[in-house]
Amino acid sequence: MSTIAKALKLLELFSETRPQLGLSDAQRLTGRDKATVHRHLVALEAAGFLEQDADSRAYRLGPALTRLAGMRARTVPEVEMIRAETDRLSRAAGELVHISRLHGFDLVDVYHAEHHDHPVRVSFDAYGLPPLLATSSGMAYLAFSSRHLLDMAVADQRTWVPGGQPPDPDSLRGDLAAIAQRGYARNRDSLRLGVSSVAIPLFDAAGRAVATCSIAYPTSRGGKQVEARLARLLMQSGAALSAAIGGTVPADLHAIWTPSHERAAS
Amino acid sequence: MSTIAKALKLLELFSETRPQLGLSDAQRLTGRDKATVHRHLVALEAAGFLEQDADSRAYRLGPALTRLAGMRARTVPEVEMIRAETDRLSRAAGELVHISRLHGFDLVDVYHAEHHDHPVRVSFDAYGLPPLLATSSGMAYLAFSSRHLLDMAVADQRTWVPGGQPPDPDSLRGDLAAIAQRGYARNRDSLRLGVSSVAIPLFDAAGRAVATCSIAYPTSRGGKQVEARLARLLMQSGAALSAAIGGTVPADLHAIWTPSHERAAS
DNA sequence: GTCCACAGGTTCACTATATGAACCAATAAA
DNA sequence: TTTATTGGTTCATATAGTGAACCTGTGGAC
Repeated sequence: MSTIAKALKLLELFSETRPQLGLSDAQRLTGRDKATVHRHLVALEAAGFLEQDADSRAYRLGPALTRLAGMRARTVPEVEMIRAETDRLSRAAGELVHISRLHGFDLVDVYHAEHHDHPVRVSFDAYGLPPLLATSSGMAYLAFSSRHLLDMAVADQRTWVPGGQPPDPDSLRGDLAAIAQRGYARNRDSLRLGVSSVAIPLFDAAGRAVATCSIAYPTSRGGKQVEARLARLLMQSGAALSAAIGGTVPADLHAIWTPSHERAAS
Repeated sequence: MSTIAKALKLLELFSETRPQLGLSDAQRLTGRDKATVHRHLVALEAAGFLEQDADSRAYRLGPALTRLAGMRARTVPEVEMIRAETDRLSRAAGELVHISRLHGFDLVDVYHAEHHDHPVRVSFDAYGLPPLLATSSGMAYLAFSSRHLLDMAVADQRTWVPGGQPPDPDSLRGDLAAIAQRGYARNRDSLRLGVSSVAIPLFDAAGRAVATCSIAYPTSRGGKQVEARLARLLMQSGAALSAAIGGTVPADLHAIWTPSHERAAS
């Protein structure tokens, strides 16, 4: 492993539950020699990627990160930022992955990736603009938005499931609560026969849902187990996808997405 | 120079005018061997600090920066973030450096640093809350805020220079325009006899002025040349101070703060 | 006070790791 | 076709990174 990789790995040690760490902490967590870790920390600090508390001598994430992240936000278009993670996710899932943004009550395609080797695939129309209440993306979005938005959506006939009953706000609220608890929304044949999907919301810097990511797959691919696998992949990418557009996942949802044993490991 | 430092220096090559660069670009800009630069780029990419465009093979700043900057914003308190840069500036200037935030029309102390070896020093009272229109900090703030705010400030008697004439909005507007053009505000004996200061605003992520940084020094220290030196130091720190709180300096002001030859060098 | 444990940090012989000249392959203009 | 780019790779060389042992300061425990 390159020295650079070792040093940068040190930055990954920081988290909400471990906002700063001393030399010995870093040494223990990495298993490397103290002198090595120390020189890495010093190098990172010299470059502004860490800063050291004058009193406690503990290290914390430095201002260079903020500066460079700002630079990235200004120079890299949003689509480019999520592209890499979306491609990765599509490759891992072997299915169609779709990033949508909400404009009014319409889901519009931001980017999609389709890396798979299944002979059977979901076909789709990027300009299809399916109704909000009929898609897993729309439901994922609503589940993490204000109640107010749901009421407005229900009042707007264009969001309804085409050809279906008028939506019942109470039962919808129950569905959304279930989604919020589960961490993702799902859809099985309800919009188009033979097409299933799972979806999660993407959040901005203020923690508001602003977009969605969904994986669509032929229902024929399988049942609960297929859904569970895709949902797991989706939720594992959730934090990175929001981070890519400069956002952060609310803590409670993050806890659902990241099983405790994974969080302990990081 | 450590390998880590060399690699991290690569990240500094990116700017608004140079949002992405190829292997050869990076090689030229650093003067290092192509193979070396390439392995550094690959290492940074593997850690997510860079990402490579699939088509052009050019590198741009990666998502790990956004993620870590978000982590920093969530875990490091604002005061801590500006402390390091403020201390540095105070040491370089050899004078009292003051970070203030505006609450209503009051400037309140966020942090101050006083690293100097002059026998004569400016004494100050952190709870003094000097009136907005009487301080370089206040004027620096207003010069980069909306006109509307000035009108409200002028209407509020508490912002006036104590014991002075009621402020004249037109002449004030002229003063503020001069500050905006110069890049910093200055004050010479107008609030307290024998005390001078220079000040600049700090900006948030949306580019709004939200705080100020000032250097106060005894007027007896000297005239234009002392002011020019301190102002230059102040403006050099401007970008880092705003970046420390997660903000960015508006492009036009950034151009004033950073002489063209310095920008070309970076 | 003394002792102990742990903290952050430094030294220096040793060797693993980074380096760079020369190389390949692809593309685009001349 | 030739030439000049580009991005990327190889491998002998030596530089830069490593880690056991060391120093120093601090905060208990007794």
